[in-house]
Amino acid sequence: MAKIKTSQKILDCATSLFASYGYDGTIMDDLAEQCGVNKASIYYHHKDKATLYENALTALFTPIADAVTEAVESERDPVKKLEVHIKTFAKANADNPNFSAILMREMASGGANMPARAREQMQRILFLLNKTLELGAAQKVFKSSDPLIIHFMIIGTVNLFVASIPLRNSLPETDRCNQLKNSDIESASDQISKTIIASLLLN
Amino acid sequence: MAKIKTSQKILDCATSLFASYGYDGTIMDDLAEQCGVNKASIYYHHKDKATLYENALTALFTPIADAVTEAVESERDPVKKLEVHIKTFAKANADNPNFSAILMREMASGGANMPARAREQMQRILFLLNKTLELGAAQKVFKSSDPLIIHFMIIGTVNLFVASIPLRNSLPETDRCNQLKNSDIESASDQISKTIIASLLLN
DNA sequence: CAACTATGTAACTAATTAGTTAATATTTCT
DNA sequence: AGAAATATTAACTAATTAGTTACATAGTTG
Repeated sequence: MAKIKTSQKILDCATSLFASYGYDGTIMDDLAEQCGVNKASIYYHHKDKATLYENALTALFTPIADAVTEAVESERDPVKKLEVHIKTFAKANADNPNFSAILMREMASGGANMPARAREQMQRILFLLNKTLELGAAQKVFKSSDPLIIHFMIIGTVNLFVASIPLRNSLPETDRCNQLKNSDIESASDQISKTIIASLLLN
Repeated sequence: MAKIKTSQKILDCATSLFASYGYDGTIMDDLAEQCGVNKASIYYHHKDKATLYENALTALFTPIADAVTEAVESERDPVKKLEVHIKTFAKANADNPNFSAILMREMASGGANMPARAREQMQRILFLLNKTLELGAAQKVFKSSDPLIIHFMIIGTVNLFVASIPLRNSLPETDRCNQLKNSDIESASDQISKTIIASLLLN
């Protein structure tokens, strides 16, 4: 029992610290203290910092790619597929803000330390999108497009939106930023979805 | 002569290291070695690591906000304004990839350590966009929209596109990612611009 | 229940790293 | 030229941090 619990608790804490402070900014002593285990336990369960990072990222990325895949495959119409692709990804992001923080850091460092298993999960999402866009093009519903740019538009916008929530909340009420209309993630995801689909539709 | 040169050389090197490795990942000894000055010189010119970071970011962000502001103010038509807003920002990003790497890291950590002077530069860009969108709405050219989402769409997509260039280049030729059409920054910026404008236009 | 295996801990080590010091060199100004 | 201010350096310090060790405890199996 304690077997799974401790190892998982370490993984959860680590994910949250890696998201907040990055790989280098995460201190193993802090992690031990914050999750209430001895430091040696971390090394017992996860070999070293690099392995811990890899384990954390894989556990974080896989269910998100799974959720998007499942949602997209449950639809047949390319427009519907694209809609649920964006909606599901946005929801998964909002539900787990650690994901966008970690992904952004990884992209920022050129994916230099990105574990292969984690990167594969992102590629699953890209290839899924590519298939949807090709299907749409084959059915003369979508214009031909660059899937990588559409992918970045979805990922980049949603990531930035989610990751910037704490920053925006930390600004004083009086800050001009807060005078602007400030949507929640659902309406943001709706707007992204409409924007992208509108530009893709052959009419 | 040497006064400006050394200080500036340190700033340039530091910017590039901060972009590659983040704040915590940047080691002052490495910086000294890489830019061929003694470590004490860094502290002589830039007080401490935090101040150096602030100086580097301000010097990096200001000219980009300047360039976007100048380009937008040189146009009168809101559609044109939005076009050059996106084009200029994308070009500035592509010309200085350090910018997108650093901005993404900052957003990832919720802007916790983001120097106020640097954040203000990003806000300048957002407020400029807001003005353009309001002008367009007033002239019945644009639908009403959430400027923050449009802002994130621009920043997020361009940042991700630029920041991921090294990652994409590091993938093997045979990787399925490289089978996809792979646009350059100019056509990417064009596509982003068309996508956003298409979704905003009242027709 | 005894031997064994898995899990947990306190205290330690070795390496790294931000920042300092005190002395030297260079530029600037009169 | 020479005093004063500015810039640079090698060597050092104090703190931090990844990872280890030797030992203790809990659970499991013959």
